Amino acid sequence: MSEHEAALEDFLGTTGALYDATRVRLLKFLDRHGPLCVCDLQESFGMIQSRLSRHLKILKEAGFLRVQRQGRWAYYAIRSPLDRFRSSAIEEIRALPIELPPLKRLSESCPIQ
Amino acid sequence: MSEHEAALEDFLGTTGALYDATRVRLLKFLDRHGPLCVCDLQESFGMIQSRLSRHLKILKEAGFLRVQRQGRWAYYAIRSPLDRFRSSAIEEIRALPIELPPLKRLSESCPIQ
DNA sequence: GCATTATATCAAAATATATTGATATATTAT
DNA sequence: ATAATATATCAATATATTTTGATATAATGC
Repeated sequence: MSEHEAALEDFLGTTGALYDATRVRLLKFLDRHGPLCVCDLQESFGMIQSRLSRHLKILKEAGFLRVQRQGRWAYYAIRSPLDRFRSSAIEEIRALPIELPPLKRLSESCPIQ
Repeated sequence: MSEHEAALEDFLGTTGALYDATRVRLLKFLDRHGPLCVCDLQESFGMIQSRLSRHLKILKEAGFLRVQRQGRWAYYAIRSPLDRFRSSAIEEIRALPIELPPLKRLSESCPIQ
């Protein structure tokens, strides 16, 4: 892949990650509640695990999330610092008046945060 | 549609507009060359007219472009001012090392710009 | 090792988006 | 009014993405 194509692919990876209602909700939720594992999100959103895992992977590969493995749990959180474009996207999402489900934590006594 | 849904739809309209290689190229081209009519873009990109018209409509409805009718021509240009999120997207696109076709102007002696 | 829990990946079906060619609308010039 | 040019929209097809259920990998506790 040429440098040109790679840069465009990368940009489309970022915008594509933002072009999905489920992923926008997940970003807003993680921005609000900090590091959460897949099972917490699964329980909070009432979504099946494979669907969640896939969306989290897309957000991670687009540079929005970091993952921190802690034993059998994988904790996802908004990456920091973010570049100007990504951080303005997060700000935009933070300002959106979207209803989010209440947080249900399954990974009790979370060792992170 | 509720206020919540409308705000999310609007955000997805913006990110969806950015999630397409053709539209990214068009934005970069318009950012570089200023107001151009559909026939100029058609000639420069070698694209059929209906395809161009559709992409320009999507970009316009996403808030990136303004249209100025001048007789039989419709001149499209990057809207100004843009909010923080959209302007950071344009900056990001401006910095992308994408090859663009040379400008071929059909609307000779353009009355705008 | 074996069972349990957490997460990731795969393949098929469902859904959404892009492209094309044809047609409609709108403006200018004669 | 008619012809010519510019742009917009429509309907069908092609292409891409999302969702689901099933299966694979990986870590913990017995």
